Amino acid sequence: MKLSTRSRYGLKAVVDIAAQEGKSVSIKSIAARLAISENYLEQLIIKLKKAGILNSVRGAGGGYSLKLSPEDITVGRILNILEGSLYPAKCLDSTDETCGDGVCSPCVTKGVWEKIYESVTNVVESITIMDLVNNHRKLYGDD
Amino acid sequence: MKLSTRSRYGLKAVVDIAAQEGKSVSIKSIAARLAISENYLEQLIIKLKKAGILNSVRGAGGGYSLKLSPEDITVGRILNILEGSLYPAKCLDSTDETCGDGVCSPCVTKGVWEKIYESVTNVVESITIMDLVNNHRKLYGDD
DNA sequence: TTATATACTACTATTTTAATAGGGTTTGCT
DNA sequence: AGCAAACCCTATTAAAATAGTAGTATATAA
Repeated sequence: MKLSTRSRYGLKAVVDIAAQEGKSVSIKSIAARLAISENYLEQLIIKLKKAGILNSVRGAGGGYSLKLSPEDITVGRILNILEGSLYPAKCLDSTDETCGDGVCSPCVTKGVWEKIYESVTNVVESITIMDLVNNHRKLYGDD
Repeated sequence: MKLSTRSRYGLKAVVDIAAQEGKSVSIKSIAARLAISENYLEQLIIKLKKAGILNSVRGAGGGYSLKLSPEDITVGRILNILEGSLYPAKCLDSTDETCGDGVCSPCVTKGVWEKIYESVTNVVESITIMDLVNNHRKLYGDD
């Protein structure tokens, strides 16, 4: 029941980019601030770009910036992109009452997984990148 | 952000045992009903026994039964035993505001992980094994 | 004393995650 | 023009966690 480093690194990277307000931010500089591998970070950033969260500018002086306003991007959206889905069990992919594996149907525990999913979704959809940027500013200053 | 099969199999096994109301239930019979490996299930059951959830009776005719009333065992307790912890990020182990890896401190995203943890905990602590047994009875009958 | 069933330990296979590596393309700048 | 910065893309490997297998020892009811 752990989030992957993809989610953890990726969300921090988005906040890092958002905190620069429109400036192009290079992978190199993000990786340095977060102390993680540039190559690995790049894979996450590219996913976010393909999902429509980030803009990119190629060439010298280029980098990434937010494609949307930080208040319009929820944490949930980022986590879904990087995590695949926030389902706590894969049986939630199927719409019926079974577990999808044909074993227990109907399934006694499926309701539990659904409630977990709903509550997690509720939390992460209620927090925006703007909230985290404000957080960031309080902690690290305004510039 | 997935629960392991340990949790999924284990919780179903506990409900299965609880549904027999005090009778000793063998691993073999549980494994057959859940269509999973006996040896693998045994490892989960033993964890639950060591954690004080189950009683065991050895020898012919033996098996496992609940050590506590089903209404006194929450789903959260079972998941914690089998999953290790329900923290969505390992940084929640540390009590301060850092991520524990010394990289980002204070950490901008830690609050998000805390809120996820709290909401998940809230859900799973509010559901008892009794609730799931009732569920089970409705679906499969009373005997 | 035999069949059943728990108790325990070690090992192996599979899958997922994390990380690395390297070549290609675009663009600003001198 | 040419170089360096930086995105773009894919393949491979390493590490860790998960899932599953195997086998032996011990207890007990019949």
